[in-house]
Amino acid sequence: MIQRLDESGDPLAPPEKLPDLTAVAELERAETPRWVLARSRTHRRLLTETGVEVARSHDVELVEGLLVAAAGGFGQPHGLAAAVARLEGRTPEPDPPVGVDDRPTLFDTGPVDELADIVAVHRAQQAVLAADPRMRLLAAAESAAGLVAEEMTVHGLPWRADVHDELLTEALGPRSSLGGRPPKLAALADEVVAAFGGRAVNLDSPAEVLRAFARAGHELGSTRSWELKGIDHPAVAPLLAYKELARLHTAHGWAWLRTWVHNNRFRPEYVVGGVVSGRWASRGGGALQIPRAVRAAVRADPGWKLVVADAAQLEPRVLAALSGDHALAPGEDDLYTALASAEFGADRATAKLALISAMYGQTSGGAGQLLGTLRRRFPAAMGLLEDAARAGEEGRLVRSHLGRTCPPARPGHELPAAARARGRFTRNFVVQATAAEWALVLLAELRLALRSAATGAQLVFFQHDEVLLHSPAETADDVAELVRVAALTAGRRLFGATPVRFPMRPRVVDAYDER
DNA sequence: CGAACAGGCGCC
DNA sequence: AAAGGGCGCCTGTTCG
Repeated sequence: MIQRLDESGDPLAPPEKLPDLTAVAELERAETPRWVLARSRTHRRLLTETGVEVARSHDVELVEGLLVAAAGGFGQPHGLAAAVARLEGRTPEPDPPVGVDDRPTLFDTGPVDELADIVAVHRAQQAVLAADPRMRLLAAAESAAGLVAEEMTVHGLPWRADVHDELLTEALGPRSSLGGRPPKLAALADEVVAAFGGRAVNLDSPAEVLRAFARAGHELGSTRSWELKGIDHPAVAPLLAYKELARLHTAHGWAWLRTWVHNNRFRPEYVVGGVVSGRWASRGGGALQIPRAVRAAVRADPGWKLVVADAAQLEPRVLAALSGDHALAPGEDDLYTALASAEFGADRATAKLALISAMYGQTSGGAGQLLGTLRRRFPAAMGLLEDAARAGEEGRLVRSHLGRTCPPARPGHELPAAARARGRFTRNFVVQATAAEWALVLLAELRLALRSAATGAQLVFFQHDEVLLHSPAETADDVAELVRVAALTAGRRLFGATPVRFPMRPRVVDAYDER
């Protein structure tokens, strides 16, 4: 069922029954409307069955989540049923678990009353958005992201199983057909045991490793690698090597490959707005933690290229634009180098650490000493962070530039340790959440630019401030240019005429690990 | 017995 | 050298 609505969401005609998905695709071609969907998951079916990617949408459930949080109700139910309940003055039931109700609610012969629910909730949402242009932009970007996420799952990230397998064999030794420990892992474990005098130790049990070091005269607080590096014992070197390889084996080894890669594509699901700050989360295969060690397996198909682009120093640039402290981000060049060379009295690495620490809320340690310098040179930027931290400590809410709202304080937040923790959280929130919405706008802009330029390229991966596209080789340079333009456009869409730049320098490569 | 938690580490 | 923001996933361990 579909129904035509005007800009404010009022029906222009009675509901219509469409014969099939082809009719939806036809409407999209002829009129390119903004489709109001209960949830973007609906888009996946249209895409897989007709190949049509709708240009614009409004995701009722994602927008409900934004509006509920803005009213101080972060985390409260925001599914369609909950939104209807709220509209009717009833207390919302908890949302159905993710994945339980994946039934398409549009483009389908769904019940008429669900269509009526979508129309009613959308109309109420439009009434709120009409008074808040920034939130309207956020709603549009979040909805576009919902489409992108579904499309990325359908497209899949090109993943060469043979390359991955070679890489694992190189690192771990030949795969045992019996499922036993790979040879190099076994050898390293033997070395560690020998270094402990031959007594058996399960290296995967931190408690056992701790006891083994204690017997050898080293009292450790944990078995974290940085702590191990600080002591002098022959077991340390093979143990660190073991940990690194064991991590590769368990997290991205042959079992991972068999589970998550099919027909040379990795297809995780992405959860738009799945993180408090508006970053995406993912389900299946740890898509947002692909270690550098296996990125060589991400390779373009023959005749295709990867276009890889990440935003350079996004968060400090966002802070500069948010606060109007433009001296913090003077141009497109490396921001930390500029900071280090300008009378800061520190090298690039220290300058970077100091700035990042300021955004994360660290006040002690080596970086803390530069905090005074930062405050003097960038009073507006540091003031914005400190205001956000104070708001958190006092139990107030903070918002991103476009209006994404942090969760309310929990009971007990006024206890000193909890208040400081919440201050660090809200201090970071304003920057991280605004950076996340810049990335959403980038995705939305880029997606539409790719369509109108008819490049044949597909968005196949997105990770906080980085995009990866799979493009026919002959249009890859054009795609790279579209990325550059979309990055600058996203900055303007968020911040208007700010002098702060948000540069992306895409690289056209065959494999993800190429610089 | 499975669920829940803790330790550890990968990514931004 | 090693502390601060946000995640997901694997293993070992403990709880109910």
